Amino acid sequence: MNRIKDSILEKITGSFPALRDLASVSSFEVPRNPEHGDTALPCFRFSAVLKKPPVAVAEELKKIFRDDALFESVENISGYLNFKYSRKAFAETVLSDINDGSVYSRLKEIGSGRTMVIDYSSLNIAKEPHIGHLRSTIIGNSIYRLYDFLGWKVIRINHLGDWGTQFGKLIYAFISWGSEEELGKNPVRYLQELYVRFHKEEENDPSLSSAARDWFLRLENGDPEARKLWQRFKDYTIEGIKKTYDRIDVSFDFYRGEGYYESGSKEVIKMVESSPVSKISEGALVIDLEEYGMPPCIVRKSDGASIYSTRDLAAAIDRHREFGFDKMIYVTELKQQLHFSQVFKSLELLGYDWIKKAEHVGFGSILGISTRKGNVVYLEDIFDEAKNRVLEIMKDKDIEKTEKETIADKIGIGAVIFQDLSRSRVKNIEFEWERVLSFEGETGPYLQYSYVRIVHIIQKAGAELNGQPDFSLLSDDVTYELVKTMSYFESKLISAYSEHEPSVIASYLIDLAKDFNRFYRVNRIVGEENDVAGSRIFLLIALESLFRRCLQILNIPIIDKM
RNA sequence: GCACCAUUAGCUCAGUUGGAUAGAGCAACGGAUUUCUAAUCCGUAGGUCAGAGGUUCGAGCCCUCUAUGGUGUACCA
Repeated sequence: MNRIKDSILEKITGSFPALRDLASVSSFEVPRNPEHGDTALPCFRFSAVLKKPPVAVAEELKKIFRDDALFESVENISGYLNFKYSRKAFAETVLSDINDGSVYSRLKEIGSGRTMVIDYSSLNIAKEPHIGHLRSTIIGNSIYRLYDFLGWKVIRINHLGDWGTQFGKLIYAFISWGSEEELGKNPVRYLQELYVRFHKEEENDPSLSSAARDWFLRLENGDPEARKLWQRFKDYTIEGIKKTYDRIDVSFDFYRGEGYYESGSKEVIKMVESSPVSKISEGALVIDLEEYGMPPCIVRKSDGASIYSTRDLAAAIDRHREFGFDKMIYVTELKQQLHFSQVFKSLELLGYDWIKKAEHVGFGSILGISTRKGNVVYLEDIFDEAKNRVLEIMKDKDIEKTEKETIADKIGIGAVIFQDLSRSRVKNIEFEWERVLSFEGETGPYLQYSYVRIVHIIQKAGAELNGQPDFSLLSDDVTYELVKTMSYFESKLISAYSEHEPSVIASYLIDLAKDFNRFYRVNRIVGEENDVAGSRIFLLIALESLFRRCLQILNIPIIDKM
């Protein structure tokens, strides 16, 4: 709870103004050994300013808190100023802060209505989403929900890969080998097969590469046959991927493929041509970035066609013109880091100062799968398999059949999403079925299960509730640990937000769940005396509210039965 | 060649931005259920934080070098 730290700081800097610049909320740490207290202020760095050894500094500071009701004890242990909260006062402060909504209002003020544009998921047309696409979708959606929760106005854009040489490949492949009948059956999967076939044949016949480039050029020049096919491929794919998005409850404000920026790209090319920072190199129009240690940013290929950098330049300019954002985020694989550095630097050189508000949020790859080789694990297949495993576990549960199906689907999805979000963004992930399909220990279903328990207790005991909670009844060790963990909510969300790191929330949820399950084991509610039950319910209402919000931010489905 | 990222328990990972005795989950072994859901809880065991220097009161975290793995490096996205 930052509020408590703030009040400590206020008192300290009141007595020792010299420490004003040295001490902040982040100066505090949580002692590893609980006997050392609940929060601690290391005084080592203050000793130079106050010209005293750390132990003497801590001793001086300790005197300030002599009669403070907020603390049970304040002690100086070898240079650390250790605070032990009064459990009753602490529970009251933390739980009331949540239950009266104060903590949420404070968090809303962080964004205070500023505008953020986020580009994520960004699937390729004619490629069925596989496990590799889940990361951008889920990390991006989670960052969106976090910003939204913190009071930002967020605009979500799905920058579909619907333009480029790959489309030349597809058009060529469909005209050469395609069948209308096959296309009708399962369009997306069929297009993908054609794509894989193209790459295989290309290995033996390099002339296919130039044929594909040629088809793309025709597409870009408005060739009716190319356009017609392109539009059909695109419509089919969007229809298909929307089903997957619905299943995991992801949506966008705009689907804007690269094709959307076609005219913008032409304007960009014109503008770059007449800019002093561009030049013609090996037949291509480029912005030279050698000075910044990067290869040039290509704006127009030597065959006259645009390239992805062109489209990204156009998209950024267009988005700024339309939304006037305060922040723009791109969520893609880490691999594209260089590309975005080039695009950002180029825009800066072209005089677009606002590009400093843009940020590339990269994440590690999923290893062990490859589209070109065709050994792909499709997202829908993973969700289906997960659902089946869950149904097997649920076979003896007394739940009506269609409801059971729905719940199993949500549990499976929760498992898949959680295992993805629980690791730091930058780490590569080796795809392993056994990991994705595990439901015990630190997993999505564990969180869902814990949440179900919380909700059930509140429902069952709800009727017994009356009167004011007595916070002195919430001071046993297990309860106290839970309240302490709850008190970290605000700072955890802020650090997830400033690092664009959903995994911070994922591991926080695990902490909350563990502390709650321990609490659950020891402290009963249903059937207890009114004052005890009522006070514990007050705690659980706060917990449910934190828990639900964290699950929502991570896109883990919320269920009330399992 | 150059650049970026990673390296912590048998496996998969945390580590509150430089603080006190490095923590979880899985796997292994032992235990808990007439109870608000056992997809849970408790315990045992497991470590040269890749290696070597450096910075300072203090380093898993910062700096330098090395090793290993991954990725990128001009007309694919």
